[in-house]
Amino acid sequence: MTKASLYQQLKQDIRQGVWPAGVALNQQKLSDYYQVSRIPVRDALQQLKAEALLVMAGKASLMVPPLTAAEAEELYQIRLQLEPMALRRAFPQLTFSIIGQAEDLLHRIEHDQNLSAADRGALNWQFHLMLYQASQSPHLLRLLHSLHQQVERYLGFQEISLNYADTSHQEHWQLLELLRAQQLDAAVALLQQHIQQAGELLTSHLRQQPA
Amino acid sequence: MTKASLYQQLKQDIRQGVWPAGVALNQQKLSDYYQVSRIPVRDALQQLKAEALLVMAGKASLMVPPLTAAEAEELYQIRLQLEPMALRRAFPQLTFSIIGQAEDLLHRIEHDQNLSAADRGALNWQFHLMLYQASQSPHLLRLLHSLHQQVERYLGFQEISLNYADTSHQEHWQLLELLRAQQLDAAVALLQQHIQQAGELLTSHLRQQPA
DNA sequence: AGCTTGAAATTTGTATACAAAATAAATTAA
DNA sequence: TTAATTTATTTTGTATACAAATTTCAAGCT
Repeated sequence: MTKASLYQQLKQDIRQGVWPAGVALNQQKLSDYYQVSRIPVRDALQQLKAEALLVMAGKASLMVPPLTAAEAEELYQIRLQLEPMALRRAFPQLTFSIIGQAEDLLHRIEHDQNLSAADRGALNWQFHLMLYQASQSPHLLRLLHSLHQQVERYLGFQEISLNYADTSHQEHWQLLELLRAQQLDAAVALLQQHIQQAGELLTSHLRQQPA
Repeated sequence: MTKASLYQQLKQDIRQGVWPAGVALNQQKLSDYYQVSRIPVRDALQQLKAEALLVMAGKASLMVPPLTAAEAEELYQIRLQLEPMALRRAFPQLTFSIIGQAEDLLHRIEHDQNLSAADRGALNWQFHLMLYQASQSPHLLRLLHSLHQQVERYLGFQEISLNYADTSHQEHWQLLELLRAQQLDAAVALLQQHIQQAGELLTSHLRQQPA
């Protein structure tokens, strides 16, 4: 378990609920669990805290933040502002090669039989990133990546959005169509709708059946 | 030099150019300089890295990121999206008490004689935060705080925007007027103009005379 | 009972020492 | 001379040990 991989592993385990939300994490227990000393554990915790994937629990310890519908709504609202911005900034630099690569990702999602819900979610996000990366906007990409990681935890293995997956997937194809046809405004409008739907689905679900 | 204060001190010293941009930081030298062992230094570095106030320099070491006009422009564009959002979300919760406190800050900026440029900058940001905090949106506030910290470093002790200070200050008073009069859309429009002007001032300055 | 107060125990924070990796330097070959 | 490869040196990464702080829990008080 090397440094970078401890951070990755811990992040994944947070997503997957190995460390329950709202309960203070114990550095010693984490050390034992991951078979390393407390020093690399502390490094990883510090980083995760700065990314808001962990929050303070009392004066000194950290915990996985409890999920609230209000925060989920907030995170989606922020994405709703920033992702269209990323698409607009990317547009002038979008090449057929990039659109082609995005297309490949959609094909993989369709045809690859043995994909877990988590895998599908990861590919979906890769699709979005593929387009946004053309924006050449490192800070914006960093923020979007961070925001995505946070909302990911709300999806709880994507059971929630499975129904929505088909609609969502259709919209991805449409998005590429519009971009190929140089219809930026229409593409942005579609993207906004796309994000808003996902956000509403999640928040309404959370309000019915909290965390 | 306790843990939290080391982080604060290091951050301030980065702003003030104690550690030159583009040069790899040395943990040992930082330890010597701040009179602590490398462990708390590492903790602080890790946090600053996650906040993008430090970036990788090679495979293992960190550095203060060089400033580019393109990145400054990007950061202001992001603020241009998120700050109006914060103001809109804050608006329904804005009380006369809050607006009064914001007013007090403006008075302090006007009347307090012995304020450094840095102090004035800090009070300016406090003014904005005072309004945004009513939004009760922790994630949005966290992002805005982080973004502000990043652009702060571009201002190089605010010499740049000294000319602009008067106009900016006027606009702050106008903003409060509009909010008191429940003119949200007009207030948002003014805020956007406010941010855009500051952004253009900075980026044009950086393009003339890089970093 | 409920609320303080004050030890005891746990947990986090830091220093030192050593291992691993990365960078710099030097040697050799083309 | 330049490029590549090896060796030396520096620098970062991690473990262990100890200090400081926080949390827990129990006793005493109102």
